[in-house]
Amino acid sequence: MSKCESCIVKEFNSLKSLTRDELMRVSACKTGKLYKKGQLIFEEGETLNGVYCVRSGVCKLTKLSENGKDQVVKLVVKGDLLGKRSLVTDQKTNLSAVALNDMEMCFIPKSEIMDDLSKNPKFTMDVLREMANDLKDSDVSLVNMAQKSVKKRMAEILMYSHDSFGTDDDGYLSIVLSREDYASIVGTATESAIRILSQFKKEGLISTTGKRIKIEDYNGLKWIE
Amino acid sequence: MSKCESCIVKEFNSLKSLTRDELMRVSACKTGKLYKKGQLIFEEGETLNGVYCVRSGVCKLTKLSENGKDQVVKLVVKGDLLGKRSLVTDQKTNLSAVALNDMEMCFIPKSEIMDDLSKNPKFTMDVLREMANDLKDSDVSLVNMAQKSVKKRMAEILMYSHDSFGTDDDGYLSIVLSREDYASIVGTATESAIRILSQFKKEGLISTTGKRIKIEDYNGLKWIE
DNA sequence: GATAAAATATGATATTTGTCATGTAATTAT
DNA sequence: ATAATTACATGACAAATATCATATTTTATC
Repeated sequence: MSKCESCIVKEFNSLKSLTRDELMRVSACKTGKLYKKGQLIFEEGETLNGVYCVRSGVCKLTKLSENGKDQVVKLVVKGDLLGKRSLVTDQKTNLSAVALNDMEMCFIPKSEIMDDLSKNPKFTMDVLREMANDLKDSDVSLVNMAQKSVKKRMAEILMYSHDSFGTDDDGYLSIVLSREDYASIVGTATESAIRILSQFKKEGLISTTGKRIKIEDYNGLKWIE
Repeated sequence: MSKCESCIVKEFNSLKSLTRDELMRVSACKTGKLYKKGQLIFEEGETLNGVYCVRSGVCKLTKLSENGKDQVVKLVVKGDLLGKRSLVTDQKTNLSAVALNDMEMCFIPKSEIMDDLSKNPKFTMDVLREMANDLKDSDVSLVNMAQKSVKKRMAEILMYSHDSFGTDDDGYLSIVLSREDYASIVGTATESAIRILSQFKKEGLISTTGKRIKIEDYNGLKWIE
């Protein structure tokens, strides 16, 4: 398994602020984990005792609503640290994590990294900064959810997927989500999500093959209200 | 002005983790600020160079949506630290803060507190913990916004106001908000907010005198779907 | 490859929410 | 005190979204 010291992925998160020595220690105690598409990584209410560093793949963080539906709160991607909250509190996790495609992650036990958190101010500040950014993103999501139409949110998640994860050789979005996932991200009924995607198709904004989606008119999506 | 060392308010936030010496230094450089109901504390896009410690009163944090409406993202109350993000990043603030009633706050310049953040791990961890909790709250808000009806969200904000800020001698909610504020918290049109409150009134769940609201049937509100 | 199961699609309809118009009550300014 | 402004209220209607029913297609399983 790759060593943290020489791992490129850490450059995307606060682990980059650890010293070489700290990284070597982390590297020695981390465990590599593979998750397959659809696999549960952890579930709301579990106790997490460490963080995951995402080497590849994408997962969704969901929260169960009182009405029984899962709501996607955030997508976690390559380079992200998953489970930061567990470092800071002993509370059970408030979210579930499910892999959206095959994932490689490194799991770093909390015990091993807590010392660094209190002794390496650069690292701490970096974690703080990450959380502050998460908080900012969260604010944006809330406003989107409260003020934008389902159609617009759907257009935006398509563009987001395109921008963040790109397309395969045929131009289809690399991340393949079920209609149910789209509904859960956008915060609507599955049928509504399906209907809107169908409509986008009719309007020539996207095309689909099975569940794979290709954006045909990115600019058109921008104009959706 | 009250000294931080002996100020009870700090017990509600991470300032409690500062040492006596640190607190005295903070106390020496802080400035007391008064804001009147409706007054702007800071605006989206401004640069904040410090944090506010709320001694009394409540303010709303809002974000301007693309459609031109303000969305309330969070209510900040006595004991909260306002502007934590400014400690961590140099970015401009992504939210506006407006007093909902008369407020007393202490402003602590960033420069004065940054040292503590890097040298007092207990303080840092506390700030981290606060942010983690903010993030958790934020997730809950997002799910509520995405999955609950406007009516339910309205019922919940009324109960929240009751539970967090209590009532005056006549049983009316202590925090008096305009219908527009309610709309902006709940994420709906002002007319819809008015309509729902009217309906609650007809159903005997609340009563109103001017803009003051009294909860008549707390349990009934709980059952709103 | 046939069959079962799950996901996608779509119609019909109900419900929720938004928008525009207009009126009334409450505040504020003069 | 009166006029002017702002907040609140409500009707009428339109638009967005949810729900239920039922095909159809895709995927998984043996």
